[in-house]
Amino acid sequence: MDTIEKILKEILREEFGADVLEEGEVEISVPPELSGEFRADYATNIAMKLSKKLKRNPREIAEVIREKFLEKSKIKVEVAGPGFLNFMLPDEYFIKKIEDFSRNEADFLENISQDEYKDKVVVVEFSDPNPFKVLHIGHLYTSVIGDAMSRMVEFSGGKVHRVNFGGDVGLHVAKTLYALMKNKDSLEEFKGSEEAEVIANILARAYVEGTRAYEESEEAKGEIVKLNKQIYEIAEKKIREGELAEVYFRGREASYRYFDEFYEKIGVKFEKYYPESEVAERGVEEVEKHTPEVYQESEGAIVFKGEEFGLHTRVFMNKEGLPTYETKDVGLLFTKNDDFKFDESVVITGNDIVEYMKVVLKSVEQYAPELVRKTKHITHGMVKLPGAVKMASRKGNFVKAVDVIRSVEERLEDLGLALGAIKYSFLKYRVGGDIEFDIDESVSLNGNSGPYLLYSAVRAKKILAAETDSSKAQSAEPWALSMAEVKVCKKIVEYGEVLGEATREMAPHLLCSYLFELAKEFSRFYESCQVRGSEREKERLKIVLAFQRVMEHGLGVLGINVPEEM
RNA sequence: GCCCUCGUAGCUCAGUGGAUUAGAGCACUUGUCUUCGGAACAAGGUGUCGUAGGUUCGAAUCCUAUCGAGGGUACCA
Repeated sequence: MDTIEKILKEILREEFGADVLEEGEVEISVPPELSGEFRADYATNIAMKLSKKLKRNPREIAEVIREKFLEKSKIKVEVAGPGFLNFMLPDEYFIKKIEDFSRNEADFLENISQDEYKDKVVVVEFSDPNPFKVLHIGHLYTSVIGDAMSRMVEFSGGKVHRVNFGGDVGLHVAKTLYALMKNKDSLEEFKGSEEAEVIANILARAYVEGTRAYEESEEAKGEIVKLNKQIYEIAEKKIREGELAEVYFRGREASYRYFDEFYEKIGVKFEKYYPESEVAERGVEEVEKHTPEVYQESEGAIVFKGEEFGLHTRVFMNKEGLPTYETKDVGLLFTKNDDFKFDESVVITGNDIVEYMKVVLKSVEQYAPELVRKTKHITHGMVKLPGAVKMASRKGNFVKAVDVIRSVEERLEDLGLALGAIKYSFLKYRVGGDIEFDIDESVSLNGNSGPYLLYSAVRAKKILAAETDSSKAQSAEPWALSMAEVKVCKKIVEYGEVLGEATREMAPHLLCSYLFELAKEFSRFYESCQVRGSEREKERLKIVLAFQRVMEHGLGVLGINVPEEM
């Protein structure tokens, strides 16, 4: 492909002058499958692009390029459709590539290496569950996406710090503790339990009750607001005396312990938790320092007026004098930078806060533009369940993350497989919009599913592990690739490019689509080409090995492990 | 009201300037198999790309309008 590009540029320069190149790069794409004799491996639309500029018929231009190209290279060229140039690479090209992929691990990695984030320090923040609230399916989703994105950055040379932000103080905590302390039975159970999951469930229930009380009763609302202030003080000054403090720290500790157990289970490792209480102060500092130039007092609160920037106004310090989430996000941004001196900060959250985040970042941009420039906010949608009503943790109709894992695990009778199935079914969608999670579909063993991909990799492993039939000597004739062989080789060889694009776009779904197509091509190859015991055993084993390496690597980047058996 | 995102096959989704026939998976029907693991492969067909205009050699893709869904819009995040 690089060769094609090089030769094309050369021809363009010679035939049409140096200036025609200015207008963008030469684009080379993989064309759709066309019927007919000619197998097109690559194509370019350059002739059409030039036609306007040169005021010549695109097919005519393509014809000129084709003739010159044939003089310079062994690659076959054809003009098609309105003026596309199709290229067909000789078999030797693929054979050599497969050789490179299958020789040894080091050569394989060399061939697929990426450098998008070479020597870059990247902080990736995601998952962000709140202590004292439920850890639901949405957290599972964002954890899976964030981990896959982190792995892509890592593979392309970045030093990644996975961090997690959560509200250990704030109104939601007050709501939870209010309800918990009102309910004697829950409180007893809470105090008597050691298991993190049990405590987490008690807290999740209390949050629902507390929220209801906050919305339904003015009296409760007043008490919760008061409680909120007390909790701030307890958290900030680390006060240990009194029942409230005791309950608070016990709940907080159990929440974080529960998170740790959960991440361990799904194979995601966070380097650091940033509890809100630990970044609030830094945020307050910045906000106060830049009031009134950036932030202004209004109705007893401190706000940032986003209207001048086409955004909306948000409150940073409420009239109780407490920092809101906005200020904590400001503090978090500065704290992350202090801690890691990052080149890029990626923040992954739900898309419901996209406008909110714009306001926060716009305010910071007024006094720390560099920090904002290095920050990238990636948003995803919600996880919908077929036929279910919309989830809201404050209403209590959520689906817990652990329950999702458990039910899939029950169906597949294996945790590793279950995680592979769940992760793949999340990652195959483009990140951004809402997604639908259908348990039946994710555990399905065929179609575009995790198990289908895993199966193809396991199958390849089995072929590789089988006994070599040494009685079959390698055929002496040159190896003319069959259609099935060419197709699977072509796919295998594409891997590096796809991985690069997925990384640049932070789009794991591109990798998923590719791996699915790859698995399909491999299955077809498997059906039509006997490996063990065939005359081409030696060569075909190389294809199998190259495939297996790519599949295992690709799934690895997605955070999915290939088992030995399934 | 204003701002943002999204409308593609019965369902779930890719495709976001290029290929005469807009692609996958699911579901449905029928084949292949004494297999290197059938958890497989092959064949079968559906679309006013929400609607209407516009730009372009060329539009699902860009622009405008419009309809519909979701989110945000001062002390939740």
